[in-house]
Parts: sequence; structure tokens; C-alpha cells
Amino acid sequence: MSLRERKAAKKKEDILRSASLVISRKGYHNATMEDIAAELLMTKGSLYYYFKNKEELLYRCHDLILSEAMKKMEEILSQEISSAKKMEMAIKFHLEVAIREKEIFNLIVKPEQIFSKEHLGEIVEKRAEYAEVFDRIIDEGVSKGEFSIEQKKMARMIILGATNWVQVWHSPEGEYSNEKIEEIYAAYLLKMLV
Amino acid sequence: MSLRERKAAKKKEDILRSASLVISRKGYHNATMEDIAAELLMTKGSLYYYFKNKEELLYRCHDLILSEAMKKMEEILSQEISSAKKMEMAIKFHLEVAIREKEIFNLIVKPEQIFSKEHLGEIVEKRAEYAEVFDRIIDEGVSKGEFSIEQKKMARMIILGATNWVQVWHSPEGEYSNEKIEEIYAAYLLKMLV
DNA sequence: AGTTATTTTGAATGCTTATTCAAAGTTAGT
DNA sequence: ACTAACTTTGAATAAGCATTCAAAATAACT
Repeated sequence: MSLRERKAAKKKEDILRSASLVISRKGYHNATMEDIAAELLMTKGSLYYYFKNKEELLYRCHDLILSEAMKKMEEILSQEISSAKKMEMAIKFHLEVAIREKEIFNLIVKPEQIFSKEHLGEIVEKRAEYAEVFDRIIDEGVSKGEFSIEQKKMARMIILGATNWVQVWHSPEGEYSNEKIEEIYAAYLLKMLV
Repeated sequence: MSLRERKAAKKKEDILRSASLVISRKGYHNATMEDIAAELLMTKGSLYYYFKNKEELLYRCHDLILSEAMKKMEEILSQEISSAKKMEMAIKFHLEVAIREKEIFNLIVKPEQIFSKEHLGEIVEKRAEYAEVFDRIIDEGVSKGEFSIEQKKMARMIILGATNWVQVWHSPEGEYSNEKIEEIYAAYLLKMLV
């Protein structure tokens, strides 16, 4: 890859990070292309040199963050540890991402309100894959006898709902540290499973 | 109250219901004043006869629905039943509202992205009051020895998060009935508390 | 240092919507 | 039936933003 190509790739990623940041702060609809560009001391026109339009940009943000998270989840899944331990790690990691990426990761909650058909399918699919990580841990735990859960789908919904919601109330100045929150959530949600 | 006043009051409420509906379907930013009016076979101009502007309209929607829900919660609180039973009822009722009012009740998740200062305070306060219902049940249950929970605030966050999240995935065509969902959620979340 | 391919710019365009308002239509109460 | 007060209308206004694009600036390579 030439120097130019590498520079362009870096710029693309810079833009994605900036977009994530601005969208986290203001929400998708209030984050203007100008805001995103300003964060990088660029002008909005330039963004269109790298991305077709705003939707494309958001789609790439979403994809980047979800892919990174997915990689980590795969790693947790493949470890040689108890299902309870896996679930604990998955919950903690998921909370970490949810807190860090607020808007992007969660609040694109009604993707059909934002994305056009081409992207929608991929997004829904990718999210389903991610959610499946939790299903797999639950299944494994149940068959090993570690968990006792009849309604596995609902259990997963409760876990993801509870953890996704964190970013609604979380504030960096809150009285609990992120680690503390992760500890408590993991403990209480595991209590529900066993 | 004169006939005219009563008619105007009814129209106001009709508009609020229509707005709730449209906003539920499309989300706040995609619900136009025209959509809201069209639902009632009116034109958007008329809406301004009843409400100052879109924000005011949304604020009133929010307020109406939350007030109704709050009334019911007070009633649950005052009954002579076990704390576990109260929590069960509160969870079930909350789910009912969350499913019915989707957007309005929950997805105004970042009120500061939508509301101006005047309304923001009242909204935050009213939501805090509502959340407190759950705190009170938890406190009561702990002191009666029915629940064993150290981190009461976190337990409440988990419960509200899990239940609020329902509207993200819920579909009327889903394989579970609302009642079934309510049953399972209440059972699993109570398991966490006791 | 010069040439050519990239990047960036910012002004112009156009679309979507909220909001206003004067005029037209409707209604409750006499 | 009349009329004064109330409602509705729809066309006009205005603001905010995404998107385009021709021209200017910059950088890589020889």
C-alpha cells in the first residue's frame, strides 16, 4: 500500500472516530456533517471525498465498533473456563463497550429509522450474531448444569436490555466506577441465571 | 366548562394520542407535524392553535403518559401485599406501558437532545419519581427480609433497563404474547432479588 | 524544481420541515 | 336565522442541513 493509500486509510479511520464521538455527544440527528468535520479541523466538503454520504459514514462507524467488539467476544467464547465465568466476562466487556460507545452501539435502536435497505440487512444480521454470543454461553451453561433457565431467549433479552440501558444513565462523574458497575451487574445477572 | 372548552380539551387529547402514535411509529425526528395532523384528518396549521410548537406537543405527550402510569403505580404501592407481589405487579405493568407507548415512554432517552431547558427539569424530575417507585418496593422488600440486595440502586437500574429494552425488540407478531413476556420477566427479575 | 494526481475548500443548491398568518369556514348560544 | 367568537386552512416564510462541484491548494514522485 502506497503512502497515499495509507494516509487515506488513516484519515478514514480518523473520520469514523470523530463521527462516533460527535454522534455519542449529540445523537445522530443532531450531529451535523459540519460538527464531525470541525472536530478534525476539516470542512464538511472533504468528508464526501471519503464517504458517499452521512448514512454511509454512520454505517461504517457502527460496523467498526461492532466488529471490534465481536472479535473480543469470540475470544471469550473460546476460552477454557466455566460458563458462569464466560458470562461474567461477556457482561463486563459488553458494559465496557456500551459505556464507551454510547450512541453508536446502542441507540441506533431503531435502525430502520436511520438506515436504508442496503445496509439494514447487514446491520440486523451483525447485531444478531453479537447477541448470539450470549445465547451460546447460556446454552452451554444450561447443558453443563451451571445455569437453570427455561426461557433462554428471554434471559438473553434481560441481560442485554439491562446492560444496554447503562449508557442511558451512566455519567463519568457518577458515584460508581465503571469497574464497580461491571462487578455488580455481572453478579446480579448471574444470580438470575443459576 | 362550556361545550366549546370541552371540545377543545378533547381535541387536545386527540392530538396527543395521535402524536404518540406517530412518534411511536417513526421516532421523534421522523414524525412531522404533518404526519401527526394527517392521522386526525387535520392540517398541520391547526396543531399550532392547540400547541405552541412541536416540543410543547411532545412534552405534553410525555407528561400525559407518565402521569397515567404513575397513578397506577401509586395504587400498586398502596396495596396490602408482599413486596415480591408488588414488584411483580410493577414490572408487569411497566412492561405493558413500555410496549404500548414505545417511543414516548422510553426512547426519549436523551431528553437533553430534544427538550429545551424549561421542560427538561420537569421531565427529569418526573422520571426520577417514577423510578423511585421501584426503589421503594426494593427498600420495603429488603427491610421485610423478602429481598436480599446490597446494591439497591443498581438492582433498580437492572430492572428498569431490562424492561425498558423490551420495546426495542418487541413486535406484535412475535412468538410470545405480552402476558407471557410479562410473566417471564417478572419471574426472572424477582429471582435476582430474593 | 516541475508535473501530475490527490485533497481540501467554501460557496451554491436543494430539500425537508417547523412555524406564521391572514383569510375563510364553522359553531354555540341568542 | 344571526352573529360574534372560535377553528381550520393552505400558502408563504424561514431555518437548518446534506450534498455537489469547480476551483484552489497540497503533496508524492521523477
